[in-house]
Amino acid sequence: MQYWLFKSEPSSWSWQQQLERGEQGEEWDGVRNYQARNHMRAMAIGDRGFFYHSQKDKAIVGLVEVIATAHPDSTTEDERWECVDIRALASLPTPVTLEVCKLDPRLAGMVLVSNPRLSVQPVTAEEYTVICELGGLTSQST
DNA sequence: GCCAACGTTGGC
DNA sequence: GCCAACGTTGGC
Repeated sequence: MQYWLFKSEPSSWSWQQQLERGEQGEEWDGVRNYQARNHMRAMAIGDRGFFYHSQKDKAIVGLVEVIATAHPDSTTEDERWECVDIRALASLPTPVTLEVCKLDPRLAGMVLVSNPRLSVQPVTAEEYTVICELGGLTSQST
């Protein structure tokens, strides 16, 4: 099992919208960056990820699960771009802000901190555990 | 709203 | 294949 982070502007696709999609989830389409696409190609069904709101919130707000491996992005004819499907698993009772990630020495090495522009990022198992703890997720919900 | 950082494009 | 120019992103 690998862990990831999906970054989105709430104005284009918000956690609320993701929650409303429920079990059927949603394509993580629109990615036009090779690094981000390569991360999606590396994903397996059942991988967990965080949902991050950029701009106003600047916080990790939800937990998601990969439910479909990389397939062509339906929003473009360009064969280079692929995406996975994800579904919402749980909201974080306490959103973990970018500021908190920067300040916590266990999270200071996150890609979110070193390269905030990358839209799909890998998260280490340790970072995953720390964020779940800070976010107030119980072990049964993760 | 600004600007730094980064990725992509295109001319050479 | 290099690199300057440009566009976009996202934190501040």
